[in-house]
Amino acid sequence: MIPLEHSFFNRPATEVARELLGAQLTRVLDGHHLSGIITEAEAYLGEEDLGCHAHAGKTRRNAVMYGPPGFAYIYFTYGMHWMLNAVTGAEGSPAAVLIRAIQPLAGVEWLAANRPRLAGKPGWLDGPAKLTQALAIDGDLNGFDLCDPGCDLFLAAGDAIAPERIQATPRIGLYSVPEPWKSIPWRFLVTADDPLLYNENSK
DNA sequence: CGGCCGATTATCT
DNA sequence: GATAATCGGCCGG
Repeated sequence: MIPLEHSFFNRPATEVARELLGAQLTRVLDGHHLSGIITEAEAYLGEEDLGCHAHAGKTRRNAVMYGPPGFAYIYFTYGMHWMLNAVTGAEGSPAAVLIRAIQPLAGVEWLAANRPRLAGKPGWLDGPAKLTQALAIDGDLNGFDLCDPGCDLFLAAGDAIAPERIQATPRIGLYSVPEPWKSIPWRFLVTADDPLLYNENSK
């Protein structure tokens, strides 16, 4: 297990999003390790990006994005869902990568216990709110250091995904975001025919 | 299958 | 007072 370094995140969000595919996300819960391999991620690139939460400047919610890279930006939306992001780029420049899907790697029985209805079905961890539910991630973890394996939430290196196994599409759910931001292909996911890191959303 | 729609509340204006 | 980086159930074909 090799934790990712803060320098890994101190790059453009698009680059980090691509390279986070294949990386290992681990949540320590009640002494158990719940882990998954990231198969989908989206990049949000600062105040210029009208799809990014930082587009209107710094607020209490997005403050972590303005901090140093490698930390967790976790926010609440649609009245019921928590979203997990990794802050990217230098301190003071707000950008992040939204983790959108994982394949189960360890502690599957605990992941399943958090998703009693969907556990085991195809795509049961393929969705940004699905994985936060399975990993029991909420606002209490906002601002945590994702590079510290002593944290209850951290990221570690995995097998690199070859470029030809990665597809890019527009980001999801940006209904009221103007063009071109709505259509820029800053969503990255492992292709559907990948035997190991299959992502239900890539069909 | 695919498309539509209601749920539910922290945060922002 | 309005909005939301979603999900899952329900409906029709």
